[in-house]
Amino acid sequence: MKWTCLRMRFSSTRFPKPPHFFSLAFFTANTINTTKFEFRPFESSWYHSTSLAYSTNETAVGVLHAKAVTSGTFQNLKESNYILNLVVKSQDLAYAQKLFDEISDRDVRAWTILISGYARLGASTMVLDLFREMRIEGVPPNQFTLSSVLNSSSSTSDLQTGKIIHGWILRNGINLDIVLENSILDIYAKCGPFYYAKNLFELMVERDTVSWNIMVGAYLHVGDMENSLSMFRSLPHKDVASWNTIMDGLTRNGRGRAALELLYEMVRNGPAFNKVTFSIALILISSLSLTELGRQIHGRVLRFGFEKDGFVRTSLLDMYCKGGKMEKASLLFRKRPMDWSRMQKSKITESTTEIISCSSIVAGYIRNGEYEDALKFFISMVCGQVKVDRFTITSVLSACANTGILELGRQIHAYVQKVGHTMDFHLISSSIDMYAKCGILDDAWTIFKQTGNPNVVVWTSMINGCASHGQGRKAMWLFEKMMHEGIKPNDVTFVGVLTACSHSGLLEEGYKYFRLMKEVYGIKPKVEHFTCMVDLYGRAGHLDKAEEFIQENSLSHLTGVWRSFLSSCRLHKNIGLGKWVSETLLRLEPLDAGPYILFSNMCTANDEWEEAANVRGLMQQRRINKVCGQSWIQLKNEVHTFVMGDRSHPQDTEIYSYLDELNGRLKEIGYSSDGKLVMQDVEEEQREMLLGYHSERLAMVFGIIRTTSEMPIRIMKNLRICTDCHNFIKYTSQILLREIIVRDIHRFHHFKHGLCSCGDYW
DNA sequence: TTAGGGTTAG
Repeated sequence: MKWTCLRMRFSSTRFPKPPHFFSLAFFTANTINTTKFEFRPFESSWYHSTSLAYSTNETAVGVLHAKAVTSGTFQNLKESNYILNLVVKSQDLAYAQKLFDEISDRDVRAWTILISGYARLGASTMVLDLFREMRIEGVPPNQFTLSSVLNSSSSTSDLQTGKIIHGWILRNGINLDIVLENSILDIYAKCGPFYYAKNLFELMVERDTVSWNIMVGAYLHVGDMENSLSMFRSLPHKDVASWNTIMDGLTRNGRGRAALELLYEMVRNGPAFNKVTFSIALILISSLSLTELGRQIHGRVLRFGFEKDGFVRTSLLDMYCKGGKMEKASLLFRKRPMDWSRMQKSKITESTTEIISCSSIVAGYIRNGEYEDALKFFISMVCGQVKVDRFTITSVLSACANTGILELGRQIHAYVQKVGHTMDFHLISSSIDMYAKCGILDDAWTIFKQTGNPNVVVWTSMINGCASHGQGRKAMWLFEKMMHEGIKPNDVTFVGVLTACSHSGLLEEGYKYFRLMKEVYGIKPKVEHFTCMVDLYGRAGHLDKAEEFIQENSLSHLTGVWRSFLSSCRLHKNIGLGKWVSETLLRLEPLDAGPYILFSNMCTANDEWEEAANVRGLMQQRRINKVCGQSWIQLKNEVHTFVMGDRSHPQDTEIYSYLDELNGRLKEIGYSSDGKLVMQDVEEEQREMLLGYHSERLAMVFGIIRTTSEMPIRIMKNLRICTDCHNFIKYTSQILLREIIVRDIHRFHHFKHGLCSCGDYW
C-alpha cells in the first residue's frame, strides 16, 4: 500500500496572516451600507444595548467608530469609552491604543478599560507602564483599576507586578475593600510564598467565601492535600466554586478517586453544578478512564443546556478522545456552532474552542496509535485555515516521529521558527524525539544544546535518542550529567538509560542504574524496567542469569519479558532454550501471531521442518492474523511503502532488475543468504526469504535508484530487520559506498563501509 | 474565587 497524502508545503500562502482588524474595520465602514445599523449618534442607550451583540463583530465596531468620528460624538467621553470597551473586548489592543490616544480628557474609566485589556492579554509591562502614566497625568486609580491590575498579575503568575501594586496600595494608604483584599490574597496564593498568603488570610478582618476558596486553592497549589481538604470541610459556607476548587485540585494532584467521591457527595448534598463543575467533572472522569460515567455526564450537560459552552465542549470532546472514542469525538466536533464556517471563509480560525478541539483530536489519534489519521486531520486543519498552535504542533511532531516522516517534521520545525512560537519543554522534547526517530541525531543534539536548563523530559528524549542509535556510552554520559545538574530522573528516563546499557552490552552499568532507581530514587520497577534487565543479561549472553532474574522477580507471566529472553536465545543461538521459551509464549498468548512465528522459526533453525509446519498449520486453523511486514522511504514529499515481493510500485521493473543485479554483485564479494540465521519475528516474510524480496530491500533499492550517491538512504520498517537483510545491506553499503540508515521496530542501524552501528548485536 | 488541548518509554 502506498500513501502519498503528504504533498504539502508550509508557506506564507498556507499560513497567511489574518487581515489586520484596524484596516479591515475601516475598509468595511466606508463601503458597507450603514443604513441597516440605524445609527443614532446621541443615544448612548443604543450603544449600550448593542455592545454585547457587537462586542465580537469587527465590522460593527469599525462602523460605530467611523460614524462616531464623522458625527463628532467621539469626543463625548461616555460614548468613546463604550467604543473603547468594545474594541478592547475584541482584543485588538493596537486599535484600542489608537482610540485611547484620540480621547481628550481621559477619565479613570478609560484608563481602566485599556489597562484591563492589556491585563487580560498578559502584557504586564504595558499594564505597569499605563498604571505609572495615569498617575503622572494626575488620574487617581480606583478600586476597579487596582483590582484589574492585581487580577492580571494573578492570572499570568506575575508576582513582581502584583508586589509593586500591593506596595503602592500600602504606601498610599488606599482603603482596602474585601474585593481588593481578596485580589491581593489571590496573587500570593497562586504565585507567592505560601506563608505570605496564609499570614494575609489570618490578618484579614473580614473574610467571605471567596477568601476561603482562595486559601483552599493555595493549599492545593503547594500540594498540601490534607490541609486543603480539611479547610474545605470546615468552610462556613461552601459555594459551587468551593466544590469546583477542591475537586479540580485533587484531580490535578493524582487524587482522582477522592475527587470522584466528592463529586458524588456534591450531587447528593452540594449546590447545583455550574459550567465550571461540568468541565472539571469531565476532566476528572477522563483521568480515571470512566468513559461510561462520562457519557452520563454528557447527558446532564445536554439537560442543563451547557453543550454550547466552549470549555464544556472541549472537555467533553477531549474526554471522548482520551477514552479512544474517536468517532464520538468527531461527531461532536462536526456539530460545532455555525460561526465555524463563517470564520473559515474569511480568515484563519482563531476561536480558542476550535483550536483546542482540533488539538484534542490530533492528540487522540496519536494516543490510539493512528498516526496517519492524526496527520491527515492536521493537514485538513491547515487546509481549513484553522490556526495551528504549539499544542497541536507538539502532537503532530510526535506523529512524524513515530511514522518517521522527516520532511513534514522538518517543515513543521521550520514553521515554528518562522512564526516564532515559544519553544517550551513539550515542543522541545517533541522536536528532539522527532529528529532522533527520523534518524537525524545531529539535529536532535543541536536542539538539545540550544535548550537552557532542560527539564527531565527533554533530557530523557535525548537519552532515548542516543540509546536507539546505539550510542550507549553517550546516553550514560547524558544521564550522569543530568543527575549532576540536579534533575531527578523519572521512570521513563530509567527505561532509556537501561535500554542504552542493554543495547551496548554495558552489563555492570545497567545493574548499577537498576539499583539506583529503586534504592536512591525510590522508583518501583515496572514491566519495562524488568524487561530491560532481562534484555541486559540475555544480550550479554548470561541466559542463566536472565532466567534467574525472571524467577526471582516472579515475572514468568509477562510475555514481554519472555519475548526479550527469546531474542537473546536467538542472538546466542541457544535453539533448545529458545524452543522452550517459544512454547511458554505460545501458552501465554494463544491468540497472538508472534509466538507461533517465533516457534516455527526456532524449529526451522533446528531442522525440525515438520514441527514448524505443524505450528503454521495450527495458526491457520485458529485463524490468527499476522502483522504484515512493511518498509517505507520518504523522497521529497512522498512516502513510498513496500511489502514483501511488492509489484505495485510504478517503478517495480526497474527496482527488481536492479535488485537482481545487486544480488549478483554482492555474491561476488562474499555475500550469501543463510536461512538458518533468520530467526527474527519477521513473520510471513521468512518463508519467502530466499527470494530476497523483503520489503526493506525493495525500499532500499528504490532509494538507490532515485537519489544521488552522496545522499544517505533512510528506511523505516514496522518489524525487526532480519539477519539476512542486515547482512545484505552491510554488503550494499560497502560495494556502493552508500550510507544506509534503517529504523526497525526497536532501534536504528547505521550501515557504512560494510559495517553496522549495532555491531551485529540487536 | 472555580474550568479546556501538547512531550519522553511501552
